Amino acid sequence: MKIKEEKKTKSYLAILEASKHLFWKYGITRVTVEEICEQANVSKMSFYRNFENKLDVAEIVLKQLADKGLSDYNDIMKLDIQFNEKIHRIVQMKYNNSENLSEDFIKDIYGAENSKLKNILSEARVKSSESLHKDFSNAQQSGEIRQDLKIDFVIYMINSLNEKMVDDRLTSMYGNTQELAVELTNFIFYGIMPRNN
Amino acid sequence: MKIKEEKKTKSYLAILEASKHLFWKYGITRVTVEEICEQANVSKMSFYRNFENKLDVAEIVLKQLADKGLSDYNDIMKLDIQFNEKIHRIVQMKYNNSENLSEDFIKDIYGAENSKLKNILSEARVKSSESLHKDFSNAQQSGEIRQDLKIDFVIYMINSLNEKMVDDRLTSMYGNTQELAVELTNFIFYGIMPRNN
DNA sequence: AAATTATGTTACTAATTTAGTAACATTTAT
DNA sequence: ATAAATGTTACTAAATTAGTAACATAATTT
Repeated sequence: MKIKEEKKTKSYLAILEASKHLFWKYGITRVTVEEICEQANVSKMSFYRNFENKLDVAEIVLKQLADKGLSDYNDIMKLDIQFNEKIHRIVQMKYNNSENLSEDFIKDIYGAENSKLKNILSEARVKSSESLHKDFSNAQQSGEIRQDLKIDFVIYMINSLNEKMVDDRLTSMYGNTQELAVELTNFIFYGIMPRNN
Repeated sequence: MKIKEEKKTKSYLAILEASKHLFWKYGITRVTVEEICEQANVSKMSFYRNFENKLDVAEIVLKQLADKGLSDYNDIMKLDIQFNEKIHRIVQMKYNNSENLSEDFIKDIYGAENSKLKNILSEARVKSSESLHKDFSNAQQSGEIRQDLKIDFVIYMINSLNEKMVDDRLTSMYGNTQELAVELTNFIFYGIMPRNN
């Protein structure tokens, strides 16, 4: 055997892929280990040889999704396009792309007593905040957003967007999550634009 | 107490409404009775006073959805518009309207050992077939579809559409159910149109 | 080809969840 | 005030799911 090489076996990857889809669609609690195995075409033993339990998988899946989300975000911000166009693309990416976090998934994470999942999510939020801070500072300097705006406030508002997405007081006001997402984004977006636009 | 009046109490209706939404989203097996009660803001006892069990509710919900589907269909066919326009509206109604049957719901019905659910669905199919037969005969007489077409064959094809929707051999070929729906419809639709169109 | 590694099968027990009910309390409508 | 509808609590039974051991087979590596 080699040194301590990454042992990403076929089963390992198949389980992650199947879990991602199932978690995305149904959240964590609704999905059973046997169901994941079935979907991944893998025996239950293979599951427990690769992972401790369902939460273990959920952590890894969540981590990967969070990383991908951040990476997608950075890719968009790197583009040489208008700031508002970037924002729109980011929103589109966040809520139309099934590679990201679904409502049920997020609800399960916030509802879980397990704190690891929450930590992964908040870490992702912190990293996301850093990028946001940088990008919004630049946008402010080039006059793309209001000069008298406190960046930290904007970041707080944007970061709380996800939490608002599962706030029943808000969701009950809209037919579906996407409507609410658009509404929230429009609020932040047009609320922070310079008046002369 | 009056004679044998319909006793559609608040709880009764709330449970049906909550069940419809949950079944639509997750299918039958994934949803628990307690979850339905929670969503309906009703105690578990109220559930069991109004219904025998989850399957009992599923039957009623399915019946209502099937009836509504047929009624919607008839409403469209009654309109004074072109035949192909009708077909398009029907497809749009079937797959864009969340009041109808979801993929997971149908899968659970077909997968269940309980035959009542299957019967409700096939009864709905029979009724639907009758309407279809009438409507397609008329369309054929007025030259809107090919003259040499055997109506029963068309009906068989259209009725098998729902089953095709859950055929893994087909679904795996498309990104989502709706894409497949469009493809199938286009096939039936343009396959039966007169050449001179 | 032999050895090693990954995976599958079966069959089982423990743990957890869910279903369903009884008895009594409270609310709502008539 | 009375009856009907609903809620609360607390419980047992039933069903599902989690997790493991022991052995079998398939696939890779050396």
